[in-house]
Amino acid sequence: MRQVWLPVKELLSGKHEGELVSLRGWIYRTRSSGKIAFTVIRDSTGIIQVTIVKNEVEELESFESARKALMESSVKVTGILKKDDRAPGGFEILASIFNVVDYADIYPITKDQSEVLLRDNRHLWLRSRRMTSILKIRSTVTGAIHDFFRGRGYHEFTPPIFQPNQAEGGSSLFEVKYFDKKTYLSQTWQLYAEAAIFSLEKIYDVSPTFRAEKSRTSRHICEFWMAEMEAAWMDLAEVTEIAKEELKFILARVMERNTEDLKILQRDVTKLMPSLEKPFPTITYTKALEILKDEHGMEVEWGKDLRTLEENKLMESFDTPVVVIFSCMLLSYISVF
RNA sequence: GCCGUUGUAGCUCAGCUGGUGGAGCGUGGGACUGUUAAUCCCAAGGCCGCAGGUUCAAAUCCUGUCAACGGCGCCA
Repeated sequence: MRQVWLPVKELLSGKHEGELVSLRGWIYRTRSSGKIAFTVIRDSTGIIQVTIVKNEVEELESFESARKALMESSVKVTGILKKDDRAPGGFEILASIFNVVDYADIYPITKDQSEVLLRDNRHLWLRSRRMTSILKIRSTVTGAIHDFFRGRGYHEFTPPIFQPNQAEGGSSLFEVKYFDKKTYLSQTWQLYAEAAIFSLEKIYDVSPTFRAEKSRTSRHICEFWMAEMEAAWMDLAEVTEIAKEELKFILARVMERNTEDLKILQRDVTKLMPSLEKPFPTITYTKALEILKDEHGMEVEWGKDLRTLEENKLMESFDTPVVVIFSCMLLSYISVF
C-alpha cells in the first residue's frame, strides 16, 4: 500500500482521529523527559505535537533520534492520531516510527533575537510562522490583484525591466551596464503602459520596481513589487473608484483565505471591518488640509505633500482608506494598514 | 548627504568614580513518563569592533577609523 503523507492542517481537522497517520515536516520545538519526548513538527500548513514514548516505538532508535534532533531537522513520522487537550492544536501523534531524514545544525535563531540577526538569517527566518503567514498573505494579495483586473476585462501587460529612460520625476535610477551601453532598472511601467492602452485599452501589471533612494523609512525600499493599471478613455473619478474596489476586493480575499495567518500575526481584524462594509470617501486636498487643521491642529502650507506624519493624523478621522485628490492629479492613496 | 546612538560568549544583554571578564538563553553531558521556547545539576565557550594614545594598570578615559541601527533630508 502506498504511504499517504498528510499535511498538518488535515491532521488538526480531526478527520483522522484514531487512525495510523504519516507526516513529513521539520522540527519546530523539542522537549524531552527520561522516557518521553515531545517534538512539535511544522509544515507549510501548521504545527502539530508528536509524542514519542520510549516503550511504545517500534525501534529504540526512534526515541533516541527524537531526543537528539535539533530544531529544523527534517523528519518523517508515523503514529496514531489522538485527541489530547494538552497538545497545542488539540491533537497529537503518538509515534511508532520517528525517522530523522537529516539532522540540522544548530539553529541560529533563538528566543532572543534582533532585526539584524533575522535579516542576516533571512533564509532561515522564512521558516518562522510569522514569515510563513506574511508570505501567504502576500501571495493572496498578488493573486487577488490578477483576479480583480482580469475579472473586469483587463489584460496583463508586462513592461521591460531594463529601461533606457526615466519616467517618474525625482526618484533616482539604478544604473546598469548593458553590454557597452547604459540602461536603468524600471521605476514604473508608465511610458510603456501609455503606449499599450491604444492597443489593449485596459491593462494592468504586477512587477518589480527599483528606486535608488537612500531613504530609510518603513515606506521606502530600493526594490518592491508594484501593481499598476492604465486604461483608455478613463477619467479621474473612474480610476479612483477602481482603486477603491480593488482594495476592497483584495481585503475581502485576505479575510476569507488568511484568517489563520491574521491570527498568527495577531492583527486586530475588527479594524478592517469598516473597510469591508463601507464605501471609501474621496476628498480634495484642500479638504484634507482643513481636516488636519480643524480636527488635529496641524497647519500645512497649501501645495506641500502630505508626509507620513500628516497622513497618520488624517487617518484618525476615518475608519476606512480615503482618497485625496488634487485638481486633476491623484496625489496620495492612504491605507489603514 | 547631515545629526545621534551602539559595537562585550553562538544569541539577548549587564559590567558603577580605571584595579583578575558576568548572567540568561542556546550548545554538549547527566536526571526526569505530559512537556507547552519546561525544570534541576555539570561543562565548554571571549583579540570587550579595529588602530593608536593617556596610565603603574584600560572593556571602562581620549583620538582616529570601520560597521550597524535610529532620526532628518530626498522620495513613493
